[in-house]
Amino acid sequence: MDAAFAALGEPRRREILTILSGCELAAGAIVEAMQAIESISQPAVSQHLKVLREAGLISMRAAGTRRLYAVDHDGIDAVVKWLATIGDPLGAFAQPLDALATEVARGKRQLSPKRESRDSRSA
Amino acid sequence: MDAAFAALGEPRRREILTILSGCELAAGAIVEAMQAIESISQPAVSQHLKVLREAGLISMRAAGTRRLYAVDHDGIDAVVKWLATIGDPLGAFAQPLDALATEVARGKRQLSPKRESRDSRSA
DNA sequence: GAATTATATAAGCATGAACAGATATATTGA
DNA sequence: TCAATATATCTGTTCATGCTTATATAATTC
Repeated sequence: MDAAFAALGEPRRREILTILSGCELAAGAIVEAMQAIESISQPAVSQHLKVLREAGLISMRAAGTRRLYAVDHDGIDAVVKWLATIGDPLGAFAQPLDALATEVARGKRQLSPKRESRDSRSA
Repeated sequence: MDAAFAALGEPRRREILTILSGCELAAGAIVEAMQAIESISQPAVSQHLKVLREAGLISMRAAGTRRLYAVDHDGIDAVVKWLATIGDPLGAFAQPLDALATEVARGKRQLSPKRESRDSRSA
């Protein structure tokens, strides 16, 4: 999860995801699509692809000398679900998802109850 | 949007979001909650709060000498929606958040042209 | 097996960002 | 006004990461 969010923090990696959204493309095609927009080298794109893959946000399969990349929906879903818990801590639409529950528990353990002063208090 | 994803890329900022999820807390309470988990200074937390706020992920209001922070749901929703377009480029669900999350949770993948051969030339 | 194409990795550099400590600002109360 | 509390900002340092150039690996074709 850490890796996924870190990967998404980079504008060019999100660019790659937009390019890949809905289609499977070879690394070279991704490089071309990127270079049509901005100046970037082939190695730079290759490195970004590696980061995205290790983060579980895209998948890769070999086809001849090409490497075909596609969005990994499970990875995207995991990120969306984490965000859902932030927006909806009570789990109005939380699923029995172990990894998710773990994350929440990790951050939630003991928020000092504390007398929050005597002014406005809200849930 | 850039700012939001960049902000989420930092583990400690996500930590802050988990702490804030569901409750409004003063900066000092957030510092205490953070320090209960890991070693971090007050200025560091303050800086993270600034980044999160400028990214539209949290909101702030003054109450006496305190600054009360809370999750900004609009900001979170915007990120979720961007991710939804990646997972679903055809826009099958450009609906409200809860409907969206339900869809995602239900698991709605598919989409694989699978046209391999030796030359999947796309742009 | 040599040449060619497609992609990944290595090395080195440069920018950015997160951090701690010190200090400034602001609000409250005596 | 002064002191105390709560929080933000400034400064310098350190560490991570994205980039380019050069090179290596792997599959394909001749």
